[in-house]
Amino acid sequence: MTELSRYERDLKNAGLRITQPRRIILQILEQSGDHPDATEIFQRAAKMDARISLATVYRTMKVLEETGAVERHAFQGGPARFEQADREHHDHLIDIETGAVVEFTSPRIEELQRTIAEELGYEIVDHRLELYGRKIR
Amino acid sequence: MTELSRYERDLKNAGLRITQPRRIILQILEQSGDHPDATEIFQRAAKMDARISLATVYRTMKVLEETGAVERHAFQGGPARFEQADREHHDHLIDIETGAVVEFTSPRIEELQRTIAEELGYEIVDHRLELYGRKIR
DNA sequence: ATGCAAATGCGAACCATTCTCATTAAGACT
DNA sequence: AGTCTTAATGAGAATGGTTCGCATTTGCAT
Ligand SMILES: [Mn+2]
Ligand SMILES: [Mn+2]
Ligand SMILES: [Zn+2]
Ligand SMILES: [Zn+2]
Repeated sequence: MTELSRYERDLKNAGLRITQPRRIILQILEQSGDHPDATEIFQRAAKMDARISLATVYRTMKVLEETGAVERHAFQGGPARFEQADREHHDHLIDIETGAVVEFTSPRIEELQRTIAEELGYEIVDHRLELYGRKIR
Repeated sequence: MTELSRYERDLKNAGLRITQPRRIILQILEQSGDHPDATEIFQRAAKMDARISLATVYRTMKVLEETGAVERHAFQGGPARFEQADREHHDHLIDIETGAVVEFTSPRIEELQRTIAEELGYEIVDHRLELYGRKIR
């Protein structure tokens, strides 16, 4: 009676162990609708199991990034922020006043990026598009 | 017989002093065609005046950023990189194999960004578009 | 149930950047 | 040219996010 989530299966397939910390962190990411940083994940995890360490959070985030379970963002200034990777690709607009993160998608921009890279003789492996803006009142 | 560069004039106008370190760092940026980080600027500066300190490089970069003389980039992972700000706006494609930085411009992407932000009720204050790619053989 | 490698917890180390503070030097005014 | 005021500097300590080292624990294949 092992209820493996999709990500737990991915861990297993990658030859990695499904440990208590990993299970918990994965669960937190599943529940989180925001883009928490390592410290925030650590705090949320502590509520479920007080002996998880910050180092493990960092290590786990790296592992999960490698297995494709999470995506890492490095917004202007602050620490790295994470989010589950099972959603449709999207980019971010950060409200410079409140820090709020708004998600958006633009097939046309994605397409243009590919075209530009191609013209320069490159294939895109990854990209980063962040808009920093202020609410129009 | 004071030959003030455009940026030295900007410093003066901002009520800031035109010091030896600032003069040198400005000169380095003028000559550099790449995107050096603080340490690299420090090393290049040391060749012209060995007593410039790394702390001053950092402080100067902040000041120059504020006066609009330089632009700061934070590419994936590494330290902040700088470049003179007197050029036309452009974005960057980073070769993930060599680290080479290729510049490009896309009026259409710039325009799309504005449109998207507007639809979300925001006005763009800044943005960041970085493509990470691999050379097509 | 046992054994072994992988993962963890803890603190130390790391690295880029910022800060503190005593000293130096712009540059305004004589 | 000399003096004065205060911004800027140099040196090193401090910081903050992240990674490492190592003894201990734990997952899991047998
Ligand atoms: Mn997101
Ligand atoms: Mn550039
Ligand atoms: Zn995108
Ligand atoms: Zn742009």
